[in-house]
Amino acid sequence: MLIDLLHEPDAEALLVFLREQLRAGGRWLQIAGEMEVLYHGRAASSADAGDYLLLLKPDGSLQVHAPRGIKPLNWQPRTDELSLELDGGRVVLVAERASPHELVRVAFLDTALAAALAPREEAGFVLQGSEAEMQRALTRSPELIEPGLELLDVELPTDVGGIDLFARDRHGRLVVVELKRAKATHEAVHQLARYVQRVSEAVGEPVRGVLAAPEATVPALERLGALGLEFREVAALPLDEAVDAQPGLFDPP
Amino acid sequence: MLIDLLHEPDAEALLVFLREQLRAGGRWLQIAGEMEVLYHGRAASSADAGDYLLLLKPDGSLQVHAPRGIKPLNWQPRTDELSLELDGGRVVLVAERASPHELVRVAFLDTALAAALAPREEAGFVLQGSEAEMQRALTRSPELIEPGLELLDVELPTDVGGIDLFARDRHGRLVVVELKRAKATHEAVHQLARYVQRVSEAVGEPVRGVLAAPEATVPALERLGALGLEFREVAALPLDEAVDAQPGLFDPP
DNA sequence: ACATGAATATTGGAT
DNA sequence: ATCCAATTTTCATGT
Repeated sequence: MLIDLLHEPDAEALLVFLREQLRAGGRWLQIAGEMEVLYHGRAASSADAGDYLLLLKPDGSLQVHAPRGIKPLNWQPRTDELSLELDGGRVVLVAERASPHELVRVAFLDTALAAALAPREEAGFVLQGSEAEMQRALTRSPELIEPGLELLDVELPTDVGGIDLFARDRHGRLVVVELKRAKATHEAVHQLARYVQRVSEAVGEPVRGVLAAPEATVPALERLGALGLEFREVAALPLDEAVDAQPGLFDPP
Repeated sequence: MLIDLLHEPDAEALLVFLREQLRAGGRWLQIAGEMEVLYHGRAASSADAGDYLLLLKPDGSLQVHAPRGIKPLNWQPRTDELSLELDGGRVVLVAERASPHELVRVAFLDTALAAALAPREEAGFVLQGSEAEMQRALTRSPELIEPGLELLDVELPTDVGGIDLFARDRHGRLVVVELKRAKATHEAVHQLARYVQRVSEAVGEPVRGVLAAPEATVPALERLGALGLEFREVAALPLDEAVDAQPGLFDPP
């Protein structure tokens, strides 16, 4: 996996390394050291000379990491064109993207480490606890929202957005359900209120609105009540505790 | 800046390296090679054995990068507790966070590269083109929204959120302005509509609503019109072209 | 290409 | 601690 490794290269050695590895393709490039970074595109930024880590992946994504924080200081999700120059004895890398037109320019002042690796194809990855998974589970078992609930539609489009779950309750009333995988905020309440109003106008009868989430903020619950809407607690992941005998979201179908 | 560098270390060497560098503190650790990664917390995920890059920063942030993509495959913005074990000849790192309770577990199967670096303090960084900057510019020169506009308040709080700019027009009518630094969507329109309705209820007179953004989606403009609200084009960054003689957002005060 | 909404969103600010 | 809104959000998905 390790292809090349330079320890404190000078500008010339770094330039040769970058030229070779970029031409070869399929490389993960890591460069750590003192750099200056400029960005111009949707916004514009300038980073003074400091210690950064540049990571360039085979898909053309680029990120510059500062000493702190999970998010890169500068980044580019894709680059359409990469160029290298020598500017006054410094290696300068310019990564451009066509649409939107953006540019990240990295000037290497003092490089501690430059590594080229050739990673294999991406391996398998599974994620549990997404909103999509909640939606599938509740589609299979709508009675987990309330007994007698009969599902009519999933992701029902309206002109103010898609309704997560659309159903009829045991008394024959229509129910709009808005799902959130994490704590719901007042935005979710407003989203639900818009759907309920729109459906209610369309069918000419009162429609219930249910916010289904593991929890909600206090202001969200207040607003929900004021608007005559309802909250139903639904977990996104099974409990850490041993699974009990009650039927739940996460039982096999 | 470079403190230590291991080339294809075995499990024992990697364990010693990690113990030392974690104890020393203030280190940027990069480990590239074959790993298996588990995450459990707000969601849960499992990554099969594959080539990944682990980056651990002095602030306790951790990210595991896959061969593609700008976003890490797994991450943790902060870690409260880091532990190392040897499990069947493999080094295993467990990073835990207390609130919310989350855990990332990385098992190192075959390590290509392990590097420890000691970056200096973060250097200066400036970003232009944020919504906050637009707000400051328009606060200084509200006439850029329309002639005769008199600013009454900035970030005026309501029970449905903060109003970006609150003003009175040359005819004495109240105006609520919602700012977006990039293309505005129907969500921004709904946000504006909520503010306008709330203020209008509170003062008992009609209130204008203006969406100020560089552009807006077609559905957003349609909804805006249907709700009797207005659009005003405002750029977030100066033009690429030479600055002309007209007064603009980006002139010095 | 455009619009929409989720995300383990993260981050910073206000209360 | 909680809540809120911005973000160069990125990303997948549907039209």
